[in-house]
Amino acid sequence: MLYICCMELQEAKLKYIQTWGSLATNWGVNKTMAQVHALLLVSTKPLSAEDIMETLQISRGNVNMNVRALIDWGIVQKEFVVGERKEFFIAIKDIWELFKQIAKERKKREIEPVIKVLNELQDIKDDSEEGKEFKKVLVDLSKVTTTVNNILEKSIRADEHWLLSNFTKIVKK
Amino acid sequence: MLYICCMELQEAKLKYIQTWGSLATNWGVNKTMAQVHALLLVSTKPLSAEDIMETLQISRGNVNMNVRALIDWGIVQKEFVVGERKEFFIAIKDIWELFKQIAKERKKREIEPVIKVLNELQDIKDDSEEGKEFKKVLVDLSKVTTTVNNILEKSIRADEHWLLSNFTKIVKK
DNA sequence: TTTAATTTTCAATAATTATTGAAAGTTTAG
DNA sequence: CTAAACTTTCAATAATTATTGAAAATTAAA
Repeated sequence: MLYICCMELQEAKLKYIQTWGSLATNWGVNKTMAQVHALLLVSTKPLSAEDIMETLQISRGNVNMNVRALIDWGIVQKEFVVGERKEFFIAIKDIWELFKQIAKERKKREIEPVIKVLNELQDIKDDSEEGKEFKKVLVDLSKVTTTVNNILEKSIRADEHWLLSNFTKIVKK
Repeated sequence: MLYICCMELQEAKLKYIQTWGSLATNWGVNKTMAQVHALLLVSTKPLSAEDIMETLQISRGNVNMNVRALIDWGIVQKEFVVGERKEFFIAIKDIWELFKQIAKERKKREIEPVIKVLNELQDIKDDSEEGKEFKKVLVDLSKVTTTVNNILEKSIRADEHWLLSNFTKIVKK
């Protein structure tokens, strides 16, 4: 359960959780998963499955599934609280770390497999005009996809300073 | 209908259409919409609604809905073929242009509204410890989100050369 | 051990999202 | 005009995805 000291703050947190949930659906992420994550992110203390159930009004099974998916993504961890038997959870609070972790996982799960297929398809033997055009599309797609992949790769290895200064510099020029 | 000259090429095109469709579902895009787009992208000539229906085995209404969504995104255009009454469609073939167009739309539709909410929420008046921590999370989220937004903004204005050389240079260093 | 607390699983169900297809609406050729 | 060709709409339906909740499995205190 969220410990709240002032109505405005409570409302702000709930609004944030909602906003994050709807952003998620646009990007192929389960809404509840995003909300659980947002809740853990704004919580000042570790939360148990019951806390999450209560605050988001969802079932135990749903909490369990989504928390484990978040752990699997490497952006939530189990935490043990002294004198308590049940498990508690916390989210990575360092947003840059969070960004990197998400970039890393999506790169691995979604971008790399596509690059692999695009490369495989380039191997077809077809010298017709149509074949050449198709290959050109594939090569172009590979270029952009690989570049995006490289940017993510670099981001994952970089520190926050690099993102905020180096990228910003480029962006402004 | 796809005009095919060789089995391997046909298969390659179909495999590409499938791959693109499944990538799409991971990123919150309707699978059929991605497939229609992929089909237009690899086609050497403009396709009619019927061509698309036939190749992807989907209904007229579905084709109409998805083609119009693609036009709305600015990545597909109507094309008139001499001597033909019906409409034909073509996809932007310049992949860099395509990337920019998609970045532009997602930025406008999804990222900017989130930045707006994050900024609004920062205005809450709460000097408690919890309030401060929440604001810190918001500020950090805003920073990363804004930076991503700026990168997209710059990408949208940049030319292909900038993406492939400038970004690559940074990525390698 | 035993038993109570807690977590996990998963078939059933609900909610959401996508698709169909036929009717209504438009456009253009004659 | 009129009719045929074509496009759009949208209620009904299908397909997909998310959620529940109770039973099974696991864990740890007594």
